[in-house]
Amino acid sequence: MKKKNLIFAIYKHLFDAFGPQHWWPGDTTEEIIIGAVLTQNTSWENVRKALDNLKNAGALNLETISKLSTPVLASLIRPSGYYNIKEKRLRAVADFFLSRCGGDFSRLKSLPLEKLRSEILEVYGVGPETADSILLYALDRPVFVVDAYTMRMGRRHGLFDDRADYESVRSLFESSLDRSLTLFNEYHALLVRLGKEFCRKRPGCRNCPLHSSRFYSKAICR
DNA sequence: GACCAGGCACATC
DNA sequence: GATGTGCATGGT
Repeated sequence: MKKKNLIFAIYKHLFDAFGPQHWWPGDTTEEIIIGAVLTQNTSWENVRKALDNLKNAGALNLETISKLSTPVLASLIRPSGYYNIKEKRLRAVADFFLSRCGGDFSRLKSLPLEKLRSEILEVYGVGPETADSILLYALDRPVFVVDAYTMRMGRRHGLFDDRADYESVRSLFESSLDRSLTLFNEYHALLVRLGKEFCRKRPGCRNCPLHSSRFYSKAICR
């Protein structure tokens, strides 16, 4: 099967198995941006705790985050791990959006996607995955988010080898699929769902669709 | 106690 | 340009 067809077949497979995921798990644009930083190399359960702390402190917004003192902000996000680093990153991201658009994200609408992407990538603490998560889920831009699950699944199914970098994988998925906001949204969310469903809290992970090349087995065709 | 989780910046070779 | 390392909590 050609890669392009395989990539769409995998999507269809996941969608049929799990249904729409309606991502991101967050209510506001700012909450999504904050969550995107906090979830770096961290389980969502821990991020949820940090988001709850911020919410209870009335700090689940960029303006307040920017004003909080370093020790207070760090202590609020402590459950999400790497709290000293993430305090700096979160502040940098908050300051960027506040200065760039004053918290009015509609002002960014006229910017070309790649221009906006490169600006966000320059912010301290924002790498490709965080930038693309923000673009796709917070700013409604059609970019494909590549994450650890995407890499694992893609390698196991021969879409690319284990040295493929972020940009080449993103390019592969984007060129193989219609550039659709909802498609990119669901695809990434479904891959995360797949990972959570089969790679965590489960012994014998090697049999899961992410780790097996037998994707079309009955593993997710229940 | 070891290992993992929706990365990233920085140092070193 | 590739590879290694620090960052840290909470669950399994």
